[in-house]
Amino acid sequence: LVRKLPRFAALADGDMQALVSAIGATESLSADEDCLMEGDPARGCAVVLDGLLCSYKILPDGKRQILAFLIAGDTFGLSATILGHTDHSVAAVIPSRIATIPQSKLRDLFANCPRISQALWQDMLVQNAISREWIANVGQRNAYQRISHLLCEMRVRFEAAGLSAGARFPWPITQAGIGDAAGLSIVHVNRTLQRMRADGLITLQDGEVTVHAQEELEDVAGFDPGYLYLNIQNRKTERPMHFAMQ
Amino acid sequence: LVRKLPRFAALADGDMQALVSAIGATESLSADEDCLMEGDPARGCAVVLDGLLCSYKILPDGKRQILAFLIAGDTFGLSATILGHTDHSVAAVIPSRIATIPQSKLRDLFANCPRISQALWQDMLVQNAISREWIANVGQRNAYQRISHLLCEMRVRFEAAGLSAGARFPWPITQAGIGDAAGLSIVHVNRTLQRMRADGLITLQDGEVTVHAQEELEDVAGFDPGYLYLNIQNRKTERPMHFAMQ
DNA sequence: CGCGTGGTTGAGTCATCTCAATTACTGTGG
DNA sequence: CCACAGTAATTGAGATGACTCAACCACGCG
Repeated sequence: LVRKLPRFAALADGDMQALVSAIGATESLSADEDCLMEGDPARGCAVVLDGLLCSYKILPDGKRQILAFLIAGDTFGLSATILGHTDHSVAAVIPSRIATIPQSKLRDLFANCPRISQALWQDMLVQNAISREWIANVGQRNAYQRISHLLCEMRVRFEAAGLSAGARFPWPITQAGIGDAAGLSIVHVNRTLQRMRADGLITLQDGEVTVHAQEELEDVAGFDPGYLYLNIQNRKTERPMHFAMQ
Repeated sequence: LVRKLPRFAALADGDMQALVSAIGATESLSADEDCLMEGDPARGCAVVLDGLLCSYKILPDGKRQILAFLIAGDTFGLSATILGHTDHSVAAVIPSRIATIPQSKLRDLFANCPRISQALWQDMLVQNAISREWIANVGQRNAYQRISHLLCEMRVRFEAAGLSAGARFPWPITQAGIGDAAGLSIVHVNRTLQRMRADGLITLQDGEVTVHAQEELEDVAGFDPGYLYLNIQNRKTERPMHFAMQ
């Protein structure tokens, strides 16, 4: 289980040991449980072991914007640790497990394990690239395209995480959740999904997505997976950049 | 001029020397000139000396989404350097000057100048926090609130950069630019700005914004400057975190 | 003088939202 | 075993925010 954490770097044995010893506790979260709240002081970071989390913001008028979905292998909390406090919350969408790394151990990791720190940084950078794509998604695309794009992204990410089976992947999210992620009302999400189903693009039931026409879906979404930087593992193995945050 | 680059860290003399020697060239950009294009390979990073730049994405259908505005002291290109290629473009909004740091020098900086590398990282982290806020902005707020929020953010950032004069600050952006940043059409931006003017909130002329009712503006925008992490300079000076990306 | 850019206006259309009600399902207590 | 409550999905209908198209105006510049 712990082996999937660092998707990016090829770790040496010593690194693995350090990583294992750095993990403070594995926490089990129930659905809808918050594990990090906006305004919290820095408290180390965490890695998702399994399940599905999301980061989000609540606006003063009560509206909620989901900022990202976190699946197995994703990390969070690093930014908050460095900047001093968190500007967003993180919650479990379904029962999930995370491995926490307390701040003190994090320092040790950064000091002694360049490959691990590198993996943490890169994971964060990729998440930032995803954030940028989301700005474009909610800013420029219509409902149909937004949801399509979201589905494309999740499909590719689940596939990269080895969690998809053919054209199907698990995405136990409610329509309200899709709305909060895409900046749409529940009703409109519902009607748009129906249209996508009628168009033979996808079906979504029991928390599982089935993509019937991947190419067409990516086409209407204007999806280009470049921003997910899936090729990093490879490049990384070939040429272990020394420069990194050390 | 070069002194304003690292807004975060208090630099030692040695650091300053290293920084100066690391700077490859200062480039002058004319309005609308691109200095980084989506898909470009890694090429080091740069610091804005003066002027105004923006990062953006062009969608397949030709629409443009502005992802961020970059003012004096902001950096860009670090993420691309580490991830291998860029997922967005950067262009000058008005004639501007930037100082570039080639990739090789960047490595030296990371290896030898922890405070400088720390400043670079933090600048990037704050920009990512801004990205998250923008997702919420375009996702959940209406036109009036979006533009208000954008104005609040730019006001605070210009003020923090020492570039504002009282209630006025320079923001030489076209209404089309505001539209591309807020995910709105030009016409709607125009009408919304007129309404804001009529409501006595702001005026915008000759590339200068005047805020007539700051409190009310921040109120309608639901603006909370926490995500800009303006307090970092101070905290930094008090307690120079050792753990950092070293 | 004429052109190009940026700002402004009018009018009609469409996407999306809100309100409100219905259905299906699941877990719980009696 | 059934009634009930709560959540999620669905549907209808009306309202409106935002868009598009198409002008027109003002200004600066060659």
